[in-house]
Amino acid sequence: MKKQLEILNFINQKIEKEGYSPSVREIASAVGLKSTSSVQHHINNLVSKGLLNKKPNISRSFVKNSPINNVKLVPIIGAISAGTPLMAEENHIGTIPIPEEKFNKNLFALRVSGDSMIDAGIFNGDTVVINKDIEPKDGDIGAFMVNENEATIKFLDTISGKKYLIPANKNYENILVNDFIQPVGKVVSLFRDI
Amino acid sequence: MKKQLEILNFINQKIEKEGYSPSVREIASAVGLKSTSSVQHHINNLVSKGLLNKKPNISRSFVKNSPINNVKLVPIIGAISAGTPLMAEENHIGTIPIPEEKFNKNLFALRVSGDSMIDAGIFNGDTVVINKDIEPKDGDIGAFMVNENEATIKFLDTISGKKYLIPANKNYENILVNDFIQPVGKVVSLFRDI
DNA sequence: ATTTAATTCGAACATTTGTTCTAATTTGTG
DNA sequence: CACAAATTAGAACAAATGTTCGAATTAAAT
Repeated sequence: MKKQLEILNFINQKIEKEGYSPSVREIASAVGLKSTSSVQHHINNLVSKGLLNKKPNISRSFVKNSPINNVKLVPIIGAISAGTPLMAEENHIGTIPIPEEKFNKNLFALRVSGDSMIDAGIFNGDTVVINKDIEPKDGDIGAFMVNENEATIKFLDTISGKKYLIPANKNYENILVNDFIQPVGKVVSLFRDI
Repeated sequence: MKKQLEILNFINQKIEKEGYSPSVREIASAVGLKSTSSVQHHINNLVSKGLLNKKPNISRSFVKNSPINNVKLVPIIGAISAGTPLMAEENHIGTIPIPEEKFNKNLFALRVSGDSMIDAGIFNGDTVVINKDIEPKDGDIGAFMVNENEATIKFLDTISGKKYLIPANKNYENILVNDFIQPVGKVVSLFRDI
């Protein structure tokens, strides 16, 4: 049972690292089995369990069985149950998917410059991800072209019947939305390196 | 010359779709060549040009020549040069890599609960990535176990010779570091869904 | 201890597969 | 057209590879 996991891990690791599948014999020597048929036995089990994907009679045809492809998953630790170590499985409330659907063609990212949104927790140097398909509504944080060459991140809201771009910083003034200000999209996500 | 591209495309397509490399003969029939040596000829050219990666004498060892694997790249728009459209190539100052080195085993993520760090732009519900290999130094934001079951994100600093966990919120008190408070790692990155 | 099941081994076999060589064919060029 | 270069074909070979079978060994259960 432990060998199966060992094999599964080696296969995924090999694909991850080298870019292609291992052969049965490479698996054997990697996990310390002297017979290819021993490996075959475990492979058959893994395949019938649905844990491994492989085409019969085709060499190096293992398919990486990651839940999502092209996405790296990092465990998220949430509420820590009493007495368990921090990294224990039970404390994993999920993963950071950087989900595939986030990275489609309607998104792009904007490096934030300036401190006009610090009260919203958006700092100079942060990177915000913008969905071009969502036009910011009142209360949303959006990206706007304020002139031909300059984009800005602001709250959008209506005050006395007029649309304003509203900074999250008392030192900045609201900006009345005129015809030259065009919405780019809604801010959906934020990244910061600390 | 056109056949080379055809072969290259088929290889990448096959890896993308099936999850593993094609064999030389599969390539031959896919691009309409009757001899494996014809394929071989083109493969050799592609490899020597650096357009294709393959291990000699190893079957199905073509490697998808994507710029970076397992990482989705989103363009980052920076300073927008005059007169160019927002998404123009020239305005891309980089990409959000979600770089591979970020996602190794010494990292994990923590869902932030509470508002003790709002002045540092870390909000309730944010997700911070922690590097377990970096012990937070004075001035760093770190994750700390304040008791057996509870982790917290705070600044670390020395005041009058004593170590404190310092919130970024006037409504919270500094916490004197005692033997029961253990550093977990340094906060290196932050994600927020908006 | 005895039996049963699970795991591993060793060997062998049939394909699959990468590679090489030479000849035929096509394409490009003057 | 004539010649050279590039491309393709065909065949053949050695190595790599997936698979199967029965026996041996180990682990688990009764």
